[in-house]
Amino acid sequence: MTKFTDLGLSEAILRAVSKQGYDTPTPIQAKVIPAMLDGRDILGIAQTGTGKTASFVLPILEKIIAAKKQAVGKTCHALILAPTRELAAQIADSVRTYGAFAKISVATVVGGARPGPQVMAMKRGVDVLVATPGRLIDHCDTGVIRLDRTHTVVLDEADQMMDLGFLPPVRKILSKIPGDRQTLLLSATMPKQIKALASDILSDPAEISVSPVSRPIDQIDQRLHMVGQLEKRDMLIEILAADDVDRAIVFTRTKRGADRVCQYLDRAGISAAAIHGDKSQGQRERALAAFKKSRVKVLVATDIAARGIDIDDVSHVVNYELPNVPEAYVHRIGRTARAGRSGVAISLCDQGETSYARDIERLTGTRLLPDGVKITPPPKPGQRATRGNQPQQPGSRRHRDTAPGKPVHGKPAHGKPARDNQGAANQGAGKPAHAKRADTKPALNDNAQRKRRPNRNRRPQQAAG
DNA sequence: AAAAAAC
Repeated sequence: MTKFTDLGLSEAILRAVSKQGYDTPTPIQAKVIPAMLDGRDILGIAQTGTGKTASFVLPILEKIIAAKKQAVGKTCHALILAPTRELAAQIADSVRTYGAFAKISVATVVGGARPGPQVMAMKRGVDVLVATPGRLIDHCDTGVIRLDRTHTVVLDEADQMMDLGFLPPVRKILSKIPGDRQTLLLSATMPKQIKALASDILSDPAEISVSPVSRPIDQIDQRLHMVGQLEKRDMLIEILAADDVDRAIVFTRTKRGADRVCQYLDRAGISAAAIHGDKSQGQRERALAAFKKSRVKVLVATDIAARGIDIDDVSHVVNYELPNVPEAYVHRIGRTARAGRSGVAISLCDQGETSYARDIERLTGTRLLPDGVKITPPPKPGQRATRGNQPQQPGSRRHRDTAPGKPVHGKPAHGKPARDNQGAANQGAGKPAHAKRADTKPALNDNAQRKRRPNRNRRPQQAAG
């Protein structure tokens, strides 16, 4: 069996790895590390919890150590791009951990934080930069960062980074980096269009996949309940109040939905914190910290928390609303059953979400919907009242109340593959060692900035005839 | 079609 010591890594790196208690690489690490040291571009597909982060952090450190022997200079050797600030912080922690004995400097460049310290760090010189796209472009534009000597680039959660809204800034950043760079795309899911785009960015990539694509981890007990829209709240309380629920993440489809559910849970006496992109960075950090330290039992989140975020012992994931992008489901439920533990994922599905559920079934190859459920299309975008240009048809109401009376309680998914050892074997080395983040920051007074949306109840007026 | 990401 391959050991870390067989991979040709420097002493300083091996020391850090062994200090974390690892001696055997996970499957993805065993494949990615040699390919990267070989200089190959990589298209990597691996679920979270498989040791993805270390698989690129270690060879990056190795390359930097080698490069430093030749050239000295304040140059950014490697750039790691992530889709959320929280994920960037987590990756930076991992770089610090494994680079501890190699005199590697790391900077995190993300929005929502004061730019000053970031600028200072970069003026001192940075070996590894971990960034979200927006702020990085800022710094590039002001000339604080130059990427013309950067030789290694990683796009983590690549499918999200290459989503339509994200792609332009990502491309802009890539255009500043020399063409002979080594590039890695890593993701837990890899939809087709994304793969096409990937071939645009990579040259002759090694394709590395360690588990069946888009297949939710077998250790997760997936359930789906058909429920009327109006009964979702009661159902949620019922689920969260159960004895076996230790710590849960509840996902909503919208930011406002996350706030509403959080408020509702609070009133029902279930401690909860909400995290989404409209909250200040301070609020986001505090919500995450409160959840990690079990000061609250429930984290209510948008898909900001669907990917990569590493929190141990999440016993339950509840999809209060199903995601319209089926891949998001895979990411969401991957927040539980981490590091070889088991977990439960419960989805509340109303009639308008049945087609989303069907898409998810197709993607994952798992049976979720109970027998005999009628699949109806989701409300069409044009029918939405927000546009205000639709004559309202009596039948086209948004909450068509289908299941009158009792909600149908779904059963645990049929045809679930027998669990086998595969995923669980990864626990040791797969678990990124996240150093504790400093929580001594002064509390910002950002409760005051809570947004109000006075327009919520306004009736559509324009062009209604 | 939602959310994320810059001030």
